[in-house]
Amino acid sequence: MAPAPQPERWIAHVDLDAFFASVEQREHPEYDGQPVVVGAQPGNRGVVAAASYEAREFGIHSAMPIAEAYRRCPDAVFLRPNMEQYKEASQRVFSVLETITPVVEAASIDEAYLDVSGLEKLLGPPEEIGREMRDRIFSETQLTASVGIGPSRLIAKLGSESRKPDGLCVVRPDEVLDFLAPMPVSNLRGLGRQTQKIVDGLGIRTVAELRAFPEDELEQRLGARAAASFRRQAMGIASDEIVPDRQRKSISKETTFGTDVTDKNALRDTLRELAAGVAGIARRERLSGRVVTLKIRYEGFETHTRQRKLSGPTHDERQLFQTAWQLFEHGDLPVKPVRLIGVGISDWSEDEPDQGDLFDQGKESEQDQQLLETIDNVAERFGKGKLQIGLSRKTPK
DNA sequence: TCTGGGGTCCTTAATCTA
DNA sequence: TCTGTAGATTAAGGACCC
Repeated sequence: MAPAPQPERWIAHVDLDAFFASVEQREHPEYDGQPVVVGAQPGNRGVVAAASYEAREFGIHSAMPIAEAYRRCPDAVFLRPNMEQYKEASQRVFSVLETITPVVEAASIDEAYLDVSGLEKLLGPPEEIGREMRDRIFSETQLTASVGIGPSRLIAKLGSESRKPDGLCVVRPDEVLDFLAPMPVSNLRGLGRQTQKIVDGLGIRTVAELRAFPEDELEQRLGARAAASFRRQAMGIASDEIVPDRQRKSISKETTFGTDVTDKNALRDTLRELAAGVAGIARRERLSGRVVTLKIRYEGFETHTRQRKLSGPTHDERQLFQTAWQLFEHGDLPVKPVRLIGVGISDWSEDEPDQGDLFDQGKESEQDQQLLETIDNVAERFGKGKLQIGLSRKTPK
């Protein structure tokens, strides 16, 4: 018997145009029509987080070193990111999208996937659904978005990318192969700089060329898994699953110093602040993790991570800090100037946290602070975490 | 040109355990 | 009891994405 016909799937990808820069232009009409670059301040270390379309005309794009952006357009408006404002704008856009369908998956602060299958009866063909989304977003937030609609996440995403900015693209199932064929292979998900070098070497430039390339040789060069993934994508086979309320898997904070740091006290203080930030988010989101990760970057971008699995879950900043500091001290890391330091927590648990709830969640008391210093000093001398846990447990709330 | 910050996922190697 | 081994877990690093 022939399989039952599957109902047509329609996935939409919504991408806000030059999001951070657009929010800044909306909030500051004086920047309208001007090149706006959000990111690090010129003269400091850092990169471009977002560039307005006016700035892009100078060849400025996200991830470009800020020094290079400044060279290309010294007259641009250079702004530090105002994440609170962007989060607020993002929430408003997501609220608008949820009036269209509840099946909305946030892919990032400025991107969402929606399952719009079955909305035709309500809103009309996909073109109408896309137009409705863009109109509602603009009238509610004065921000423009590009929308792609197709039978899978990949096609929807490539659709929105192909019509940026302020555009709409609908790709029907029978158009997928032709739509993909002329695209550069770098458009496929998971194909970045390193893989690009390999496929360049194989003479593969477009999706059509990848499709025609011998399967076994591709597998040999890229590994079975990656080769299979790229081949599937090239054939238009991709996920159409939308997962609303996707849970995050880790929380981390890191910072790059203005100049590389050798002073241990400075590193300790920074790590303590970062741990407090991570723990604060974890507590707010009611998450407790068992794996603590320390990240260190030295000059020359040499990066190392060290992890430790705790005996029980925590969201306590002291345990987080102490574990990370022990990893720094006893993790067999190079001793040289540090460019970046970071800390993270992951591997959530349903269990009660090991000790965090025994402490007040606000500021530490004078006594607590002294006790902690003692714990730190002892831990530093003896290098193990056992004592710290014993003492922490006895600390009254 | 000289590379932020916050994530996810994959690969590989070492170690643990049944 | 010893040994070999397969599979799970842990840890580190890298690629990639926005």
